[in-house]
Amino acid sequence: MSFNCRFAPSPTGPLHIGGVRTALFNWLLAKKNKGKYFLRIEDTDKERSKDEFKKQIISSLSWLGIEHDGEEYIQSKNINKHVAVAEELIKKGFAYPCYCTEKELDEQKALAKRKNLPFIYNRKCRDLKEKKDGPAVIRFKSKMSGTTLIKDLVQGERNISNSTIEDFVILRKDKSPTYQLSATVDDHEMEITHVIRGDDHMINSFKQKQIYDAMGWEVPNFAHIPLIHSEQGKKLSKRDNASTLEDYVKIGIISDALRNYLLRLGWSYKDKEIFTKQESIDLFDLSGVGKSPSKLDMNRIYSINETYIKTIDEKDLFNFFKEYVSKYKKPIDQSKENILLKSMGFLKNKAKTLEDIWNNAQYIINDKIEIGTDDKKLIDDLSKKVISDFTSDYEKLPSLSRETLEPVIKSLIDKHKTNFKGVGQPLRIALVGSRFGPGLYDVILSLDKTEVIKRLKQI
RNA sequence: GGUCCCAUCGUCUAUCGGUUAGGACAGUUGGUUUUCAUCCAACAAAGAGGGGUUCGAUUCCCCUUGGGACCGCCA
Repeated sequence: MSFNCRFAPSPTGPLHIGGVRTALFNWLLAKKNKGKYFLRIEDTDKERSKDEFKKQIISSLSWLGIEHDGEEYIQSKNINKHVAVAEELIKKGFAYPCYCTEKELDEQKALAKRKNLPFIYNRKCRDLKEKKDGPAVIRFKSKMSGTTLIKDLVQGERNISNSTIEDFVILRKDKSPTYQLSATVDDHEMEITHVIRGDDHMINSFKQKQIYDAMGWEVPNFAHIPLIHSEQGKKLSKRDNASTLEDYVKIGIISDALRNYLLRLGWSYKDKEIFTKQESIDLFDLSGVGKSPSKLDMNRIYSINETYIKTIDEKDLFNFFKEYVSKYKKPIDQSKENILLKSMGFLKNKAKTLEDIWNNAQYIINDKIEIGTDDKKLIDDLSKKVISDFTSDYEKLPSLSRETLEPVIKSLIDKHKTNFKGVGQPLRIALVGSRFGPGLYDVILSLDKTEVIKRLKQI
């Protein structure tokens, strides 16, 4: 059996986090089964589709490591084919022109709403004998009796009574195809074998199945994955503040972590939590996908991100960091690259996100440190004495290492009859600008000797 | 309102009729530590309710309740 999967977003906005997961599942299923994963841009809504969104979607997916096979497929380029299929459906008696005006339909909808009745197009034009003049949409002649069954790979057997499916529009008044038609024709043309999409598409599958049947085409496998809900328990919408991929990237989530999080949201494999990309391909299966919607959990995202930050290669981490700050903060000065790279090992220890690393690294990135008012208050006369004592000892040290530094600090603790905090805190404030920050030895050893002395003498 | 769907700790989930219902995140407590954090240990935390089926139900069926999706000449 071949596996041709696709992700088919419409370029009408930035990539949605639910869409990212749909793409991921499609990609995973294809890779797992040595099949193909295609990207199809559904740009048949001329008003709302934007080229910038198309580019953004492609680059977002690629950022996540989801690369599609072949060129991306642009739906609008295949419109002629869609229209031809519509005409064929008319010829076969499966579709008909409908002359009802939008105003008429709106009135019917309003009436239905007022009476609390379900609205379904009344099929007024379904059996017109004569062709009329004037603008018309083309509607699909939906079955009026019987039931349609879909054996969904995630949801199981789903049954619906055909009478509840209305005669949906397949060609607009301006003769442009609608989603139901275009998606079906393209899935057929692309020889898609597995359609994985959000559960909100379930009803569309029933409609589209009728088109496949009418055309005598083979119906693909469907898998409707449960939706991702906001923390309020509703379908994630653009209004939610963590809804787009960008929302996660900009707070410093790295791609592997997000991929891992999304994979485990609605899917599981035993008790395993962390999956490398390759493991996710090897282990993924539609049977592991749950049926109920899942809520987004920022704590879990941070936690997984932290795990990745702490375990990936430091050079890779540095490259992610560099990419992140140049996009969302401030590009790293060439002269600082080396020291930052060398310092990743301890900067990452206190970080859940790339943004945390950025904050931890401020004392390296900025040549001038600013001491907060609260911290300034902690610098008393004893502190100043400690700092100047340390400075003179430090200047005399023949070599710098944790081993040579430690005795210096210890002797200062003894001399001033204090504890580590009494010595460490003022030094950290002098060097970092805050009583919080990386370990003291790490800080001292990461900076140039002249820089350390400069900062100490400024107090 | 109609149609369809879902239901295990706060959250993500394991269990595929027999378990002290497991793990992870978050939470609480204690310990290590060089601030902060890490790290370690412990604790707390769930089968919505009611009927069946069965020797036995979280697991299978039905009802109730709760939640969700869809109901565009958007996709």
